[in-house]
Amino acid sequence: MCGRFTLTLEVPEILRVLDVGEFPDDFRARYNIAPSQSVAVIRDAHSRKVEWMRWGLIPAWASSEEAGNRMINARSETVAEKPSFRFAFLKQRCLILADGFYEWQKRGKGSAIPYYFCMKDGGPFMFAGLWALWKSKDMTPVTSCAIITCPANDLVKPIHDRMPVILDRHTMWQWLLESRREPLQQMLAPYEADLMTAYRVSRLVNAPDNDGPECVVPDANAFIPPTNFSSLTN
DNA sequence: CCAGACGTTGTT
DNA sequence: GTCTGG
DNA sequence: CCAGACGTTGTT
DNA sequence: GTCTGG
Repeated sequence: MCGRFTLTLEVPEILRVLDVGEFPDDFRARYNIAPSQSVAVIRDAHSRKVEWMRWGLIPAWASSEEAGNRMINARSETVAEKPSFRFAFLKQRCLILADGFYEWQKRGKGSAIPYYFCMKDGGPFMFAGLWALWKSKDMTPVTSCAIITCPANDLVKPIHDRMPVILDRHTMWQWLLESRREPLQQMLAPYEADLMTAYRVSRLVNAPDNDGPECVVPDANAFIPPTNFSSLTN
C-alpha cells in the first residue's frame, strides 16, 4: 500500500525531469507526507498546474470530512466498481507528485520496520490518483485525493504485497487524457523494479511530526548498502 | 418503498 | 450519488 | 501508514 | 480491539 511518501526535490530539479506547469507559492520539500495532509497534484493535462489537495478522498456525497480519513488508497483491481471511487475513476483522475515512498515490514511480534523506496536516479515521479470535491454544510469546499495501489513488484514484495501505481513519463499524461476504461485499467500496473532502489530507514519516520532529511537516511542498523537490497531482509 | 453502506491494510 | 438488503 | 485516545452530561 | 488525527 502507500501510507507515507516524500517529495524532497526543489522545483528546478523537478522541472528538469517532468514537464509540469506552475507550482503553488508555498511549495516546499517534504520528507514525511502523511494522510490528511496536503499533497501536490496535477489534474489538468493542458495547464499541468500543480495544486494542493488533502490526502484521503472524501466522496461528494459523504456526510462528513472524516469520511476521507481511511480513503487514502484505492485498489487498482476494484477502483472502477467501488461506489466511493467509481465516479472519480471515470471523470476525476489526477497525478500525485512524489520522489519516494515508505513501506513497513511487519514481522511477528516485533515492531514494524520502515523501508524507503525511490528511483535509482533519485528523480521525481507520479502516482496514479483520483480526486473529489466535497462541500461542508456551510458550503466550504474541500478537494481531496487518493493514491491507487497495485500488487508489489519484485523489489517491494519482500517488504509488502502492495505498492502505489507509478506512471512512467509516457503514460502519466494519458492517465489524464484517456477516457476509455480498458486503456485506463491497463495503466494500473506495478512499476519496473529495475529502475527502483530501496533501503531500511530509522523508525523516526513513524511519527508524522518528524518531517526532515533524517527520515530518508539509511538506517545505521542496516549494514548492507542500498544496491544489495535482497540481502536486507536478513 | 426506505435504510444503510459506501475503504484499505494486516492479522488470526 | 448509487447500490444492496429488508 | 503510525500514534494516541479510548467518557458523559447539558448547554449554546 | 478499534477509531481518529496527522
